[in-house]
Amino acid sequence: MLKLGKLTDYATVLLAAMAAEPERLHAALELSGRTSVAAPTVAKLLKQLQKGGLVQSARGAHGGYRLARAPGLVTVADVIRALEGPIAVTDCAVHDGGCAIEVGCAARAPFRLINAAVTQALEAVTLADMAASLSATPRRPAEVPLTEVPILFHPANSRPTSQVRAHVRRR
Amino acid sequence: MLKLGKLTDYATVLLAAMAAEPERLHAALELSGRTSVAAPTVAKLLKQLQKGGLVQSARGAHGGYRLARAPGLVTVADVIRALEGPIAVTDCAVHDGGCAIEVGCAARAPFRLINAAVTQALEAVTLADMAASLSATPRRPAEVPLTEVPILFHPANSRPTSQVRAHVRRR
DNA sequence: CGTAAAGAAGACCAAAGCAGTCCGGTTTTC
DNA sequence: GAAAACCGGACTGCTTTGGTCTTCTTTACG
Repeated sequence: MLKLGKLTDYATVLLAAMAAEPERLHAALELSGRTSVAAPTVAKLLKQLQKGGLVQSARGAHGGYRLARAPGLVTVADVIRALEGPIAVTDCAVHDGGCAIEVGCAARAPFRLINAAVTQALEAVTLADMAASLSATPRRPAEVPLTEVPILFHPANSRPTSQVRAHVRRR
Repeated sequence: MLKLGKLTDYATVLLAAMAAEPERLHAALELSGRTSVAAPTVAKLLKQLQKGGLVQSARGAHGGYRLARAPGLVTVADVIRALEGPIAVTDCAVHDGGCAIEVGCAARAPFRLINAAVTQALEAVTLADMAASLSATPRRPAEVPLTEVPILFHPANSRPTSQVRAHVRRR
């Protein structure tokens, strides 16, 4: 499984929809209509995303939400962190202590490695990529042309978002 | 969080412990003692791992469990699959249909990409790596020397376990 | 200045998944 | 035949998650 929550999934869809028109204000209800996500859920999610600093809100009539940063600077990892907290494949991969085994645990170091790699993968995809894949020529899913994305893995550097980027090649 | 269950974590620890002596039979109770995982839980996990084909069992007195494959051929991804089913960051990343959005969903293709990358990372670490890191010179966690592991990302090839391997460099 | 359109905040609930335990049965060794 | 193991479940309590509802505040516009 290793699943992330549905809400996180929805949030990504919402943000991707917003990324198509980054400047405009998007009302929660309008986004609900465009994405088929239930209205109360959209409202809840956008509030959480605002708390997480990913979107800005404008209150009152003709209010709505807008991306706080350019689509290319918002990664999937950011979305997950805003909704589910820090990315941690296992508890011991992030915060020390609390584990009975801890010292001499064979799995600890490898899990940290894995956690870094997973984080890396999540930081490599931005809303801009999603917005682009939306307007691309529709194709059968199986041949969606995202291929051969070399990911440089560098656990020491935990925030390589801007330098190390996935190159999404489409033919 | 993107967390995997505690049981999966425990299972990895158990298997790593077994990987230290791959030939020997390990009784559930004995493994419990060595890993500080509660005995009934160990029993439950080993049963599931057997069903998943990761360990072989020998019944009767002096019975126990043994790795079904060489430690270098068992990856963390295998463990997760045995206990939690297929690796799927989101539902739509794996099985088609059932999603209201589906067609024209901006998040779908990128999530597949991410899912492949995550799988890749999980396939890159084997029990042998863990057993090695266990017997390595103990160091402060912060400077655990797992660094610079280039991961070749190739979604088309979903089972690159044996070719593409993480190079765990230690100084 | 009043009304309508929006977001803010949080309480609330139902359902599902997860962790953990326990039991009775079977197989093998000594 | 008794003890040491694994086998196959059932079962339960708990936490998390998804989703809805209500009430309040803010702003635009006629």
